[in-house]
Amino acid sequence: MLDIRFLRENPDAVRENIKKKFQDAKLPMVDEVIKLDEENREVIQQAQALRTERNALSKQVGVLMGQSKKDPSKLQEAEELKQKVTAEAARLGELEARETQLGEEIRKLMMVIPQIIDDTVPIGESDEFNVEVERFGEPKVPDFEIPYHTQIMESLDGIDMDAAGRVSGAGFYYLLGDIARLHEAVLAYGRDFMIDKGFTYCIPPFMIRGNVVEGVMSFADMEAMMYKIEGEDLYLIGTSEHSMIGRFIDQILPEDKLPQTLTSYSPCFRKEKGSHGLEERGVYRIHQFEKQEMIVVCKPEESKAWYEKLWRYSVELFRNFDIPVRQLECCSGDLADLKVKSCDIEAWSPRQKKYFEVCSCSNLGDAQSRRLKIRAKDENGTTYLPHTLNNTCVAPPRMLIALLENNLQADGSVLVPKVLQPYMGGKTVLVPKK
RNA sequence: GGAGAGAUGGCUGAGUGGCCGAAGGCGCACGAUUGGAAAUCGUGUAGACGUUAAUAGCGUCUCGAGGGUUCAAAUCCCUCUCUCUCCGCCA
Repeated sequence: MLDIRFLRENPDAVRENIKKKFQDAKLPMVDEVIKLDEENREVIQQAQALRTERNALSKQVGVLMGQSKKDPSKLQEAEELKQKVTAEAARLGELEARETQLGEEIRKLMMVIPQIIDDTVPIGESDEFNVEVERFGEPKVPDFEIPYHTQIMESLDGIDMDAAGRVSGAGFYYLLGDIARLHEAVLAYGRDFMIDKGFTYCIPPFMIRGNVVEGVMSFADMEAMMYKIEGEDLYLIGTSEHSMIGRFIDQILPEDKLPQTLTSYSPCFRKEKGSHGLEERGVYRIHQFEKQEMIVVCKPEESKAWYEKLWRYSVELFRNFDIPVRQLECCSGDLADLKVKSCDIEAWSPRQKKYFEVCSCSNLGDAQSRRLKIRAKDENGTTYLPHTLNNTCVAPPRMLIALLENNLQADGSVLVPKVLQPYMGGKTVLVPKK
């Protein structure tokens, strides 16, 4: 969400940005907003003038009413003034109705006009134009065949997709035994990794109100992702980012409380509307998974530096598991409307012989702050909108795919990365039962 | 789930229809006093929006949120949210 003043003063920049994102259909919205905004301010001014008059007259009525106790003739005067105000009331009512209507229309448009993207974002229409920036670790392909991840899990008696299908439908899983333990180990390691980086561990609410949802994501995303609780104004979170950024709704943070650096655990619930494909079976894309997240709320001038730090944390974490990764920068057309800049950290899949997404790091600029009215106050008492960022620390079901594939040995056993062994009761290897 | 109480500025706390954007106190800032400090005294201390060159003026809105009554609402009415207390239930 943009500052309407920015749009008013820089309509060309907003149009240029829309073009960069290949959303030309939204171009007319800029002029629409400008037109509505002009009328709105006109209406506001007229209404204010009427209110000024009404307030003045009302004050006089008050004075006259007071005096009328001593001098009954004042009562007559007061009555006359009352009628004068009543005469103007209809006009004010009309203006107020129009003001409300215009405000809603403007807001609706502003909610879908995309955030101004960073200069450094590569221009491209779809995810095909995302850009590989850097690789970390040597992507290796072993000389034996690597089975599909669910098969590896099954060989370790670690998963029951059939029962999950019967109980909850497609997109759910039962994890069992060492795999379930490995899942928790990864989360626990991710948590401690972030705590060591100075982040504060947090367990947030897993359901949030509609207004918070609207504050943290675009309508399009909301529709495609969020589960609503029947009969309540509550949604299951799609990521703890939602609760975590929502935590600061309507708050004015003293500047010395910035940056806020938090690492949160939560289950994540997603509809995954319209997502398909062979490579998305198993535990790759599911309705419910667990995630350790990192979020930052910081001064605007610091958000670029934080963005760089955050994605590098993900790289470091995956390298500690000895999983090869790469940074893939999100191009303009693939960037969600609220985001200024975003990249994925992708893990190497020796089975597919390609990289796949395991982390997503985003700088939202002031978009979420503006929607949620999150503000910071500097020493001079001036308030401003801080920037918000988020990044996946680790989302175990999906990262387990990378972990199992990259640590699988020819005999079907799976090596437990050293850093995870303390969380696995000292186990160094997982051995197939049969 | 049942019963009750409450929500006012950074905090505390007055205010039950008009001169209330809000007394008093605390805190904070600045000044005076002091060799310096404490104490004391004085002054000032919310946010959003519009207008504007302006953080100057002026105006509008905001006393949990939304709606209503009224010439006029912190104050009266309705709905909702949250907090606290008691009872019940419960991981």
